[in-house]
Amino acid sequence: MAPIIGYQEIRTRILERIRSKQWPLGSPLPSEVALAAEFQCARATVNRALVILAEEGIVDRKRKAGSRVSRFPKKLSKIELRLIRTEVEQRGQSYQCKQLARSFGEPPIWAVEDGSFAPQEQILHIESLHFGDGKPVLHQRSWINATHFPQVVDQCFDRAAPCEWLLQECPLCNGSYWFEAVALDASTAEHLELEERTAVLLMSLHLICDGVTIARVQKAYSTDFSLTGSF
Amino acid sequence: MAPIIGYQEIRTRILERIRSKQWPLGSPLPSEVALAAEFQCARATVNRALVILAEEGIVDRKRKAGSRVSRFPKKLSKIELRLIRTEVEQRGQSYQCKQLARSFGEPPIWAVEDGSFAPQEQILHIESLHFGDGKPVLHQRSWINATHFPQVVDQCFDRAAPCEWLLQECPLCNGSYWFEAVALDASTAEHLELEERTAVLLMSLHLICDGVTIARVQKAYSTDFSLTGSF
DNA sequence: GAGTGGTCTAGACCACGGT
DNA sequence: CCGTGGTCTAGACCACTCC
Repeated sequence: MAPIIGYQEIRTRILERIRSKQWPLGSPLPSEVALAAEFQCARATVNRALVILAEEGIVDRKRKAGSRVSRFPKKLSKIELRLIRTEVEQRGQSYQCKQLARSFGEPPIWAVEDGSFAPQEQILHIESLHFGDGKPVLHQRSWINATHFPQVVDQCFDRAAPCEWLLQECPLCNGSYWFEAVALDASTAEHLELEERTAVLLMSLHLICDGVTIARVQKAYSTDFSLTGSF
Repeated sequence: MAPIIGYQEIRTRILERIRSKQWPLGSPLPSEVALAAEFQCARATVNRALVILAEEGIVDRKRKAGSRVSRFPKKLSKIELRLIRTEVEQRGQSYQCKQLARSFGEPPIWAVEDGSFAPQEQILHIESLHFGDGKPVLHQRSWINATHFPQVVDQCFDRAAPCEWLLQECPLCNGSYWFEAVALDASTAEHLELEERTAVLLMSLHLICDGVTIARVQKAYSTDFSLTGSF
């Protein structure tokens, strides 16, 4: 038999009923079997639609209890963390980067205290500056686990940023991040060609591969940068 | 026949082969039929695993061309936009909010210029302050479409924030947002009990329902707030 | 215990797009 | 053209959990 409607159409129709308050917030939905009968399709097709609505935070599902319209539909948004090179080139600008400083030794105290690194691990610290059309757009400090990546000490970061190198070495790494607003210190401000105390976004990164911290990164973006998304 | 392994196990095994470079970045994966034969399961099960890997940005799939390990695996992160009340209460603090000012009239110029509102629309502007355990944590300006929501003019925002009210009226609305860093002006700083020019996160919201802008919101968070996520 | 969602199967048809 | 992924089906078994 030819399918009349598919799972996306079913999702849309359910969504319409919720929007129109035919199925108010918190109310139960018919069971998958009942919906399949109504839409004249297999239960698997209804299931696929409902799984998506559940992932979207619009419907709550429990065995035996059934599906309900969520009382407080979640506002979920997907963001993609991109390399600064990608950000710059997507603006149609040319990308360059420059290594400002490099040092090698113990991990910084704060990174030991928060459990990122073990005290005896050898850390390569890179300070770098990143440009779009010659204008500085990002000042970055990276602390890279050289105990885990001995080859990093021979690496030159004048063409590719530390993050690019790390993603080549460890393309499926996990991690966490947080954005804050900070007032620039004198040194960073000078590099970014901004006034001291200018407010900019600071992104902190914690990169993990197989349970071991491979790097900590701090990215101070220039003022024209913002983090956007939709839901 | 009892299933030996499920789609999650298949996803994990494929992931392991990618991590171990058995299937390097950019290399083709076996077809769904071949994988189903190898894993001794139905093609639908393999399909489900591959669909997830594609959503995760780890695998690229095209008809006829087949599946490939992505050359540049994406770093995707899901974030949930939550009400300030939820943020505060999750910290174990008590939530209060206060309306600071209210005015009614034309939309602000910038909101007309960027297409959010039509010039003839009536806008209710609310300035509000939000507290955790009595300490100010968020200063908010909301511009609400009163042409679309005539009932908003009678609404008191001393207990529930404008966003809470909007989400009750329009629980499935869409929208976009962006985070910037700003230096506080004197007035906002005083409300937040911070020094003038302090750097804080500013979140701008554009709320849309059925194609019409129902509100624009600006949220200036206190210094202890950050936006976090993982991938 | 019984009804629900979660998952799997074996088969099928089709649209897309590389060759 | 024809192999691939995208989708649907009818049926099945199971785990969970509410009653």
